[in-house]
This record gives sequence, structure tokens and C-alpha cells, in this order.
Amino acid sequence: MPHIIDPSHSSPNVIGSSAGSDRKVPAGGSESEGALRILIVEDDRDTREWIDGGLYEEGYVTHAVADGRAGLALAVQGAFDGIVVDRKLPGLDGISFIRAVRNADVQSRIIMLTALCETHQRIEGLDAGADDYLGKPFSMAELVARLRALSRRPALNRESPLLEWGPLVLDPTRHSASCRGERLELTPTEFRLLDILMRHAGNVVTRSMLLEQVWHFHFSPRTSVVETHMSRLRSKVRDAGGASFIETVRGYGYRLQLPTGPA
Amino acid sequence: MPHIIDPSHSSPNVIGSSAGSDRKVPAGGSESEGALRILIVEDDRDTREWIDGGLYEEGYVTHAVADGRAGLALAVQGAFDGIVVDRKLPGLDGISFIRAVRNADVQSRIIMLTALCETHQRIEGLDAGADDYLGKPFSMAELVARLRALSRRPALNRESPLLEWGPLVLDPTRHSASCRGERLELTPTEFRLLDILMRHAGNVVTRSMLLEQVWHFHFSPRTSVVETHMSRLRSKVRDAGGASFIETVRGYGYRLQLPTGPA
DNA sequence: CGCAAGTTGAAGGATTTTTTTCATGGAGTT
DNA sequence: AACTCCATGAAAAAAATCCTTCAACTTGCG
Repeated sequence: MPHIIDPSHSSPNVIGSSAGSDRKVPAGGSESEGALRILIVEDDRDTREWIDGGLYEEGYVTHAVADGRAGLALAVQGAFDGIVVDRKLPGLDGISFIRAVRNADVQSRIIMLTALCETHQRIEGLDAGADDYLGKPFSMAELVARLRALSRRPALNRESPLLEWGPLVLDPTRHSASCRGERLELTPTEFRLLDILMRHAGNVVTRSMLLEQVWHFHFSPRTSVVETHMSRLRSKVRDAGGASFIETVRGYGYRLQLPTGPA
Repeated sequence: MPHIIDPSHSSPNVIGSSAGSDRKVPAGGSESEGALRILIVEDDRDTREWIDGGLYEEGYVTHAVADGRAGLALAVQGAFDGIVVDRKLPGLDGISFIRAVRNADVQSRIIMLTALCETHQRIEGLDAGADDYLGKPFSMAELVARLRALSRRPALNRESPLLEWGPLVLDPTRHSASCRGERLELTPTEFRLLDILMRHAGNVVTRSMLLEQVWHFHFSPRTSVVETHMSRLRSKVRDAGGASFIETVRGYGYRLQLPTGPA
């Protein structure tokens, strides 16, 4: 799905420090099953309101704040099911925020939002206790999908969310991947490649995106790094599983595609 | 095929004159223009080619120039959907560029690239008529997201996920097309041809338009590239669906036409 | 500190796919 | 009929991609 940031979904009152925006569930639901409570900590107003509105439409009960400290207070006493927090925040940094929340023994599932060129930070975030991360810009669909994935796990089980695609399984927090249960011994670069492919499974990931997200290139080098590593990744996956899932889309990039993949 | 920028295509002298820019879309005035056309005005070669290549991979039709004046000429007569312009340009400054473009009553969405973190310049840019700005370094994903966001802001100029015409379905983001559910294995060029035809479904697409949007030719070469590719595209569609939807309008170009006519 | 093991990206040739050219014959027009 | 425009297949040309090798570099460890 296209990464669209549409600021048009605006929600009424979103607050700075003390208060917040509470939303009700559109359709009624029981305490146990229905309304999942999500805390949003994001300083950029447009983005915050976009997330807020989007999750509201998905049936979540949201609470959005712009400030890290305010968010922390809420997180600790709010019994939220999930927390969406920007890495870069004024006052209290996103990573410090996460660390603080975990120190307070809060079990909420946390998704960290990071700019695309902050791979390093992502790992830091996961180490700090985030359950997953999402690179900006992202689509509402992606966020909802990751939230669902997280909430599917048992409440107290802080098991990391797995990315799965057919026989491929990748664990972002453990930096491990497997195919048909067989462990893939991937180098960091290969891991990142597979990670990106899997997060966009079924869709084309352009060479530019890969160069950008893995190599931080903001120009087009005339090298063939992508091809080289893709080749290595492919052969490892092939050795483990047999089929070649990584399809090349000539002129554009690559795509993870199951032989009998969905339309 | 990260398309190369041939200076002869982007230099000013090609512009003002007759140049193959007879963009006469046959009546109907349907707002559904072809693929979104983006003008890139950026002097740094690496950056320019990076943006150019990246947007190409995303399916945009791009025109890239290094010079502000050349860009201005293009912007004024080019009917671009979006313009990406660097703030710092040799010759004609980015802000002056924007001002000039707006003075010429051009409605294209403009995104200004600013290397400086100086808010001052950004505001100046927005005042001059830019719709948005992006600070360097930025990620391709961000640029694409902003472009998408902008292109849907005004009218219904939104880029719909799927293009459909009778049994033909084309998914721009996945670079895939199908006929009667059967997947069409198209090369990049064929894909672009079909894309343009479908966006103008029912209307004649002139050879000039095709040469310009697919090949970046601003003049009419004597080759028969168009015919050749159209032929191949036709046969592929025929193999998949049976009927031949691509009608040739002798002396003008081609048109996508259902045997039973459009609704 | 120096070695061993592992990782990375450049280089470059092989391979595959795509694009273009070109020649020919057909179709439509005047 | 003469002419122009178009369709098409074959073959040449040009890209794009694959994949292996190699030297530089990093890291962990004795």
C-alpha cells in the first residue's frame, strides 16, 4: 500500500502536556474483547492527528499526546494495550521514553516510529524494549497491521512479533530468520534486506528504497551492491528452503513472492 | 533502466519551439491525465539522477533539468502535476523560480528542497508559492509520500490504486497488469504504454504523447519504436484475453476501445 | 598486538532480458 | 495505381542483472 500521509483525518482536541484526546469506540464492545487502548506519543501535530484519526476509525480507543513526559505519566498509569511513540521527541527522547516505561514494569506493546535513515536507532529502540518499529513514512494499513500482530500475542508474553511470509519467518528483535524452520545464517546486511522485503511482502521494493534504507545512499551509486547482496541472500534462502521467493522486477526492484502467492 | 537524462532533451532550446509537445488530448476533457508528470529542477547531478530514478521506479513520468531557467520554461508550458525544485540553483534561484512559476499562473504542486536548516528560507519558499518543502537529506519514501499527499489535496486527482478498463486491470504500485484475471508479463516499456493507454481509456493517445512520456523525446524521431512495442503489447493482451482492445487511429495514435464500447 | 574468521563492496565477465533497428508485406487513402 | 502509414518478425544492440572472486576492513580473542 502506498505510503500516504494524509493530514485530512483530523481529530478534535489533541493535547500538549496534561490532558489528552480520548476517543470512544464506534461500535460497542466488551472490556475483554473489543476496545483496545492505544497511547500515541508524537510531537508532530499532523502526524499525531493522522494516527489518532486512523486508529479511531479502526475501532481503537486512543489517547494522543505530544510530549514525552506527559506520555510517560500516562503510560505508567494508563493500562494501555499499545503505545505508538515517535523516536524523536522534544523533552524526553523516544528511546529514553521506552526505557523508562519498561523500567516502570509496564507491559504494553510498544511500536516505535523512526525516520527511514535511522536504522541504528531502531536496534537501540528494540533493545530498549520496543516490540516493533515502523519506518516513516508509513501507511495506516501498516500501522494497524503491526498493532494487530502485536495484540495477537498473549498479554504478558513479551515475545517479539514475528514477520512471516510463507515458510519464511523473521524475528526483528532477535536478528534471526528461518526458512521452513531451518535457521538462516544471515549477515547484518542480508538480514536488513530480508527484513525490508518481508515488511513489504508482495509489493515491489525499489532499488532506491533499498539503497536508502540499507546503505543510506541518497544518490544513485553505479555499483551493484544491491545485486551482490541479494544474490547472497537468495542463495541462502534457496539452500534452506528450496524455492526462490525473491523475485526480481526488472527495472524497478525486488519483490517477495510466493510461488502460489496471492494476487 | 534508470533513464538517462539526455541534455538535448532538457535544454531550453528544445522547449519554446514547436517541439513535439502537441498535447492535444482529444475531447472529453477527462481530468484523468496520464501518469503523473513531475518536473525536477536540481543542479547537483547525483541528486538529480537519484530523484529522477527513484520517481521513475515509482511510476512517475519525469523530466529533469539542472538549470533554473530551463526549468522555468518547461514548468510554464509543460503541464506538470508536480515540481520538485532545489532552493539553491545556479542562474535562477529556487525561490525566484517558484515566484516566476506562480506568476505565470502555473498550478502545479511544488515541493522545494532545502539543504539549509534555516526555517527562514522555507517560509520564504512557502510564501513564494511552494506547497511543501523537504529538508535535505530526505528519503525517497518521504518525497513520494509528500507528492502523493499533494496530488490528492485539490481535486480528485488522486492516484487510484487500480486502473481498470473492461477486463484489463493494472496496478501501478505493483507494476503488474492482468487481463481477465490472467497475469500479463509486461516489460517496463510495455507496462508504461498500457498504463498511459488505460489512463486515457477511450481517448486517442497520440504518438507524440507516447514518445514524450515513455521515451522523453520532445521531437519526433523517425523510428518505429512505438509501433514495435505496441505490436508486442497487443499480442500479449491478445494472448491473455482474446480480443484486441488497442485500436489504432490512423494518422494520430492509439486508443483503448472495448469492442462493445465504454459505459 | 597480531591472528583468524567473518563481512563487505568493487570489479568484471557471463547471462538474461529488453529495446531498437531494419526489412518486408499489408492496409487504407487519394 | 501510387502513396503513405502501420504491423510484425527477426536480428542486432544495449541494458540490466547475476554471480563469483578478491582485497580491504572489522571484530573477537588469545
